[in-house]
Amino acid sequence: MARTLGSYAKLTKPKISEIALHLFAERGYAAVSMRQIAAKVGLQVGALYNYFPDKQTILSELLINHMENLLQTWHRQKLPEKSDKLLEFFVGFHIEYHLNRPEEVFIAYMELRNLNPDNFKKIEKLRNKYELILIKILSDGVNKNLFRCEETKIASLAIIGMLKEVNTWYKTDGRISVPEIKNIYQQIVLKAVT
Amino acid sequence: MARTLGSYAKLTKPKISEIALHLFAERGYAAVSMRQIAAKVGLQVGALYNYFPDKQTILSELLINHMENLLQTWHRQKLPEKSDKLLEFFVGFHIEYHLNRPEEVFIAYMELRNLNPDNFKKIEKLRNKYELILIKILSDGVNKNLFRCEETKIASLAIIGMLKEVNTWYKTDGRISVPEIKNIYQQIVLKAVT
DNA sequence: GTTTTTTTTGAACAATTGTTCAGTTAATAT
DNA sequence: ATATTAACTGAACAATTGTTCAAAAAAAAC
Repeated sequence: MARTLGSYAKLTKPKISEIALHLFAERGYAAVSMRQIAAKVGLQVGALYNYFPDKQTILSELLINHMENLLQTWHRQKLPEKSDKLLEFFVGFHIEYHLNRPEEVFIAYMELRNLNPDNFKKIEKLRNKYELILIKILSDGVNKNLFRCEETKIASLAIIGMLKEVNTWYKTDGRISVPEIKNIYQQIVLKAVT
Repeated sequence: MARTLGSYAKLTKPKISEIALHLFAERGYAAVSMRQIAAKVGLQVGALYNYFPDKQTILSELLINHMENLLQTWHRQKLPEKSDKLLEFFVGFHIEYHLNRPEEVFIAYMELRNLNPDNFKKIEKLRNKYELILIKILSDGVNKNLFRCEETKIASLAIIGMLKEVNTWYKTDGRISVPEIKNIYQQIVLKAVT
């Protein structure tokens, strides 16, 4: 043996992923060529194929990692017990997590259709897991007579839609700070379900 | 003169627009070729250039027409006077209008970045006009002490975000009817701002 | 220093891209 | 019927696409 097995992917692969993320977010998956990615990494095109079997895999790994990371991070949180506090916490968590990763969030929504059926299903499963977190929070709250909403499933979709919107208008130089945004949305959401 | 001037665009041009709309919505602007559009219309590629100077204009016309149509339709509505009824009406109008045009809505959101700066600005202006409608409804309601929300601008973005989400999950064969959806969202929105 | 393995290059591939345009077809007006 | 013009074809264009691969370079192991 000459080189430590597996060492080759240590640095270059993450760099490719990172640059691909920026480019995909900026111009869209279909509009970015393998040569453009390679050029920004500082490689020739061919070298990319040592790390990814094809273009689509670059995208699918980005999306899958993003969703898995989101779920993992949530499950590492210390959660409040009372339903209203928990819902408030979820809203804050979602906004903060997503505002910190605008590019991942953007392509996770925009480039889904460029996944092959297998990868698409993987992402769908992960999404459902995340949605279920909110649905459970809502239905628990309804059972405890803390919340009042007829369709927890739809309410959860409405809430997630509302939260997602933040990423489309928030700019780091905006006049409103992240804590303020969290506050406003926590109020709106709580009022909406009580 | 032989042919009625201007008559050539009567049938073919709308057909091109319609088919381009379907394809853009299905696969994304960058992933659809002029040849694919031409084939579905039943033409050779070259013929498309009798109706559109370039590919991008097909897209920009779709987006601009969509927004102008939305605004026109709104202004033709008979509006209730009381703020809460008006907000309710807006929510219902938005949901119905957008659910009836899923493809326009989809590309209006997805393909903005493929517009050149000029066309982009046009769309932005039209969007702001639409947002202002909701902002005005909210701030009027606040002034009359019917609504209570601190940031009408953000609240309007939150509401529009919430409403937009409907298009991403609604399927015509779903178990919930459009009137029911309107009802649920009208309740949620009203509760959120009172 | 030599060998072995990892990593990259550089060129090639067939296919596809948006766009142009001279020439052909077809419809209308006279 | 004929002239006029609208509408379309078909081929060509240079550029770019994702992917492959033998050969070269670079790095690590001995």
